[in-house]
Amino acid sequence: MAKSLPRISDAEWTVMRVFWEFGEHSVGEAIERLVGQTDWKPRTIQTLVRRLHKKGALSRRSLEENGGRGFLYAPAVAEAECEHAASRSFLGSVFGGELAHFLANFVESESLSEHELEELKQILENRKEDPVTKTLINP
Amino acid sequence: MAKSLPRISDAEWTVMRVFWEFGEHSVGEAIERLVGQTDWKPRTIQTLVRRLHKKGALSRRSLEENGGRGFLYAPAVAEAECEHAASRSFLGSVFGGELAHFLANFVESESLSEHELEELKQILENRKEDPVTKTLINP
DNA sequence: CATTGTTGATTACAAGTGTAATCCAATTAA
DNA sequence: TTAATTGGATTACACTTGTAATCAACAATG
Repeated sequence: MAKSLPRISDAEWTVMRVFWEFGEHSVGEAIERLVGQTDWKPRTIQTLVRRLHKKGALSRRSLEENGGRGFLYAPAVAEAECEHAASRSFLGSVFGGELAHFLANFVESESLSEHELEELKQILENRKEDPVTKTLINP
Repeated sequence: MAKSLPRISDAEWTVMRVFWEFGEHSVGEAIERLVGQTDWKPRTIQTLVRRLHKKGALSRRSLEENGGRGFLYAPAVAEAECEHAASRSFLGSVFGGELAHFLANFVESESLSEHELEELKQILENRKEDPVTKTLINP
């Protein structure tokens, strides 16, 4: 189930998010969406798309048969899985793999608002009471 | 106060942790500590130490005057600050800078034990009850 | 039909990274 | 004193990444 995920670089994350958000679309559309949001030239964006296809993060299908030109690209990997893999890798390198170390360092280094702290606690609470887990565990 | 921190690569984190843990010491000692813990050759470790010195993460002083040879290296940047900078950079690239997104994805992707969840909540609690924060917030 | 614009393919190129080997000088051991 | 070891400096080398430019083919337009 855990297919091997490609390693996505910083710049590539920006591109992948566009595809995860809008689904299958062309390089041209990706360029339209990204030139406003970044200071990249169109060719840069095209290069990133091509690299992501090459490393298996984007799939693509040709439009030649339908009389069109070029390709449509779509995500070939799940956003949440990639995020989690990146998190694991980061925690491994910097915090010895320990989420608690990361979180402790973070709350010590930044002044989180009451609201933010509540939100974070809520995330942990929800997880605790997640009914799916219960169902799966109960026979 | 926030000096510009050098960017530390994955392999370099492993080396820096040795210096943060043991303080000032020589390349030879770092090699001794790391060859058991990694599969790196001594020259690799020396290269990483040299690069870390070059990018300002390690300072060093010569032992020539004291009749000794070589250098002693010591951390030139604070561990917690580097960790925090790395965290910010990671969250920025992968989670739009949102700690909550990161945490939500993580707890959805992994089954954390009750104990771990408690530990994480405790970290948030402690922060919440930090008297300094209260003092600053209360008029 | 010829020109211009879009898109994919090819090429570029320096900095950073992982992973060392080689060379040299000084120190230590024999 | 000679040999072996150690540490620093120099060099290596392929891969990744950021950031594109150029070229070529097809499409749309005048």
